[in-house]
Amino acid sequence: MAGQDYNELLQIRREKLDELLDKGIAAYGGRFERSHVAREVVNDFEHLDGTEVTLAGRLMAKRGHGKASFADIQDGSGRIQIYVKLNEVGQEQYELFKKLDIGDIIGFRGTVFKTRMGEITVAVKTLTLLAKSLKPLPEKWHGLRDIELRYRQRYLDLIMNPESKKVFELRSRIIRYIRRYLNGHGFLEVETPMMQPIAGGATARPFVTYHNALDMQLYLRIAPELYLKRLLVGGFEKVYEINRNFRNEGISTKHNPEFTMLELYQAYADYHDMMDLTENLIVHTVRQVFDNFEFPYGEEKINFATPWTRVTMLDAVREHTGKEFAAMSDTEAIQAVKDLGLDTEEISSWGEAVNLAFEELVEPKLIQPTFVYDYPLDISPLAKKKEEDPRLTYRFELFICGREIANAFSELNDPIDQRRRFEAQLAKRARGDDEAHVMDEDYINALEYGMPPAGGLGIGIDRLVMLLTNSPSIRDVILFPLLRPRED
RNA sequence: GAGCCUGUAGCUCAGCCUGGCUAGAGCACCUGACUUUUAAUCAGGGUGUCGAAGGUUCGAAUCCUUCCAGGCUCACCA
Repeated sequence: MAGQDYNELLQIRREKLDELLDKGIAAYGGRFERSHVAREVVNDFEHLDGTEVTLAGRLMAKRGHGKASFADIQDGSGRIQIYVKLNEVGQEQYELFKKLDIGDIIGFRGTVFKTRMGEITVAVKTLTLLAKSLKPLPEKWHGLRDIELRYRQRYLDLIMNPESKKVFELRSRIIRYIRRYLNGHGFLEVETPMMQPIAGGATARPFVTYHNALDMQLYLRIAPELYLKRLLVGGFEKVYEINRNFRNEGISTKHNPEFTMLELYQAYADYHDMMDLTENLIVHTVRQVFDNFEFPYGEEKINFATPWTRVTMLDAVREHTGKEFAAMSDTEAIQAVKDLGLDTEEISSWGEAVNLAFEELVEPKLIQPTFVYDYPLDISPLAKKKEEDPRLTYRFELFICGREIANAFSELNDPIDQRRRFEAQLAKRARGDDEAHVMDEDYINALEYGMPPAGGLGIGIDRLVMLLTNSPSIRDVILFPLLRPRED
């Protein structure tokens, strides 16, 4: 930027850049063909000892010794030491090397050897500057600690903190194995609209946007659910989507406005099948990615060994509160919740009462993977009603470490019942609940053509990755979490 | 949205309670020495709008107010 004031550190690097350009040395190179990456050289030392290799990477540390120098180079696979000697590379290249800054990206060719200190090293014959770095990197020993800078300048975090990079590599692998599992089980990956005229499929406040040419308001999706089920109507029998949802809610260590969900639907299946699938999918992924079943998470230790506990919500609530809600009326249930010391201001039905007792008094205690099933109808507008008890639905959630990881049900495929449920939601909306569902006539229309009975499942990918990588904040598993822009 | 905490050099941090000489350290950087070091070492050099703006005071990084950004907890949610 013209006219910008540089402090001395930045000024010196600009001057070095000018010097290079004056000498006709390219500061920003092009294609550079590598024969190996750092990790390969280290792992394959037995075979590579004495051979010539070509690598490239970022200069991370320099240890000059007059007419010879050591340096550490970091590439995508790890780090390796290089040894640059005046009478090996010649005056000109040695001068260039001495001028290099930590942070510069270089390519080099040289011979693999081991120093007398036992460090696997490349004795450089030629080196090429590939990208001049104009800003100093964070401190080599402590790295980048400032949590705000780590999120705002993730590139620096990734350069400096290998454990942070590791988390994102694991995230990628977790998602890869989930895809592999589902693809291997006959599921078809599809993409449904992110911009929707009606934001349905969940209870949440949406982001609003606007399409100029169509002159219409659109919403960023809060869930793909209703579109995926339209695909069941269309004849796809096993579909899934792994993609972003957007919810215009508060930000916290467990919430980012955009987050990644897996949703899948399987025709002719029910929620018991979804429990089996959830367990198999997660166990398979854990085994593939980690080859380990025990995971520390904060103070807790999660054990993924199967079979996981399966308990009905009413049993779980009875077990932890001593209250038997099954036989209660609306008013009795609300009173019971009040007796448990909870605030009943927001609730008005039996189902909400049971759910409140569950969320407040049971959920936090479900540390090991636990399926809780048969959710109240009042809070489950898209789930099929339970035949034996119409106050309940065929719905379950999976809890690990007191957090909801998965939500699933036997899908409601009765268009008449679905319309009634939407209307009940509309009534809630009229009472001021702006997160309640809105009517989706086209979805009803689709159901009227006939949707096969089906099981559906949603898994919060970010939260699963948090658990599996022992990350305390969702921002630790999202590369670029939303932050307020900084003015200065 | 509420409560508590944080913001000092490029980075990691002292200093703030209890106001007082020119604001410190380590890394990084600059100059010099050093041809197998590895948080290399040795000698020398401080590079700063103390988050911002007001206020109190003879004097503010330090005390007060407001604002900005972030963190944690709670609320909402997944």
